[in-house]
Amino acid sequence: MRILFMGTPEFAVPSLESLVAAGHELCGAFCQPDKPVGRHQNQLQPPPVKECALSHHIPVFQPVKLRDGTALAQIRALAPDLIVVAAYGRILPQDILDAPRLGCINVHSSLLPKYRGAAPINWAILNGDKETGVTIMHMAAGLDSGDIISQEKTAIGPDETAPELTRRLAILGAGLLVDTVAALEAGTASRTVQDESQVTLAPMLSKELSPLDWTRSAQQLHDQVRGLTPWPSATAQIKGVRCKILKTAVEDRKGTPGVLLEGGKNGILAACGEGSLRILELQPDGKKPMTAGDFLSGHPLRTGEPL
RNA sequence: CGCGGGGUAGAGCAGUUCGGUAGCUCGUCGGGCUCAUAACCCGGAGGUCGCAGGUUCAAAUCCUGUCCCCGCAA
Repeated sequence: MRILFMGTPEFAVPSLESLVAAGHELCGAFCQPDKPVGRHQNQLQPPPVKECALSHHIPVFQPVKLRDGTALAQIRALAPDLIVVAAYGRILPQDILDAPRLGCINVHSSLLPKYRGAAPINWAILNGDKETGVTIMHMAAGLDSGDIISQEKTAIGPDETAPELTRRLAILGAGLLVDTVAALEAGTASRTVQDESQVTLAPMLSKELSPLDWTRSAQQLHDQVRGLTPWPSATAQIKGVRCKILKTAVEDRKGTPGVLLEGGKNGILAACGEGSLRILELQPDGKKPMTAGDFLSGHPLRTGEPL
């Protein structure tokens, strides 16, 4: 099948690779423009999908605007049978959705209708979900509202972080995508309307989600740490130093929320509203990531003191 | 030239204001105590203080330049 691919970050790469491997004709790849990166904004970084596409000699398009007609004209010139979208990061206007013969399908990293929106993987972890998955759907005008073609579930590991889960779902989604495209081609694909009563949203993350509140349960804080990795990260003040909290473990010792139960080589054990959280790795402001034990070497903390 | 923190022993930090013996916790090595230990006690090794110049009797510390790391912002 002649396919136009649209995607930007690492998550989309396995999907593109799989389509190529499955023998489809990739007539083009759309992705977001190269973004400035680095502390002084003087370097441009190409998105992962661009590099992948170029390595397969697929023409790359990085329009700044989708609604000024040039994108539509380019797409019509490419004449794809199908557009496959995976984390492109842009809303497609209706005229583009209508352009390909078979329409547009999207790889979404949640079990729709749960977690429509930009950060479904993070929110599944933040909410302590035990299971998530990927969905392939037809694209409609609304936000992730199109009819579902196929889904595949997977369990979320108790210590799995957002990037780890993202990697797994990317691969899961890529496999499901190839199967789904085959079904579409064969005319055997099903089509299920989303149950609007079950819709939940997964909005973009922000730094307001970062601070750890020690009155919450240790499990909730652990979920917060895993779900906000690597950005915006969970943060806490320890000895007056703002730290990103990178790796934690849940334990069941009790104490006044926010005080140190135990500190040493094995980390910083802090009492929570329910249970206790062992901080294993952290990153103080302006410093490199380090173990909690290393941090304590330079910032002595006494048992029973508040962090 | 977007804002800011930082480079001192293997790790994490103090010391820089006001120049004058290189310091703390941990690790490491040796010894001791102990049924035993990641515990405790004693002792030791380990650092051209990021780099290059300058000022000075004397520089981790003051001046100039330069490289590197990180947070914010994007």
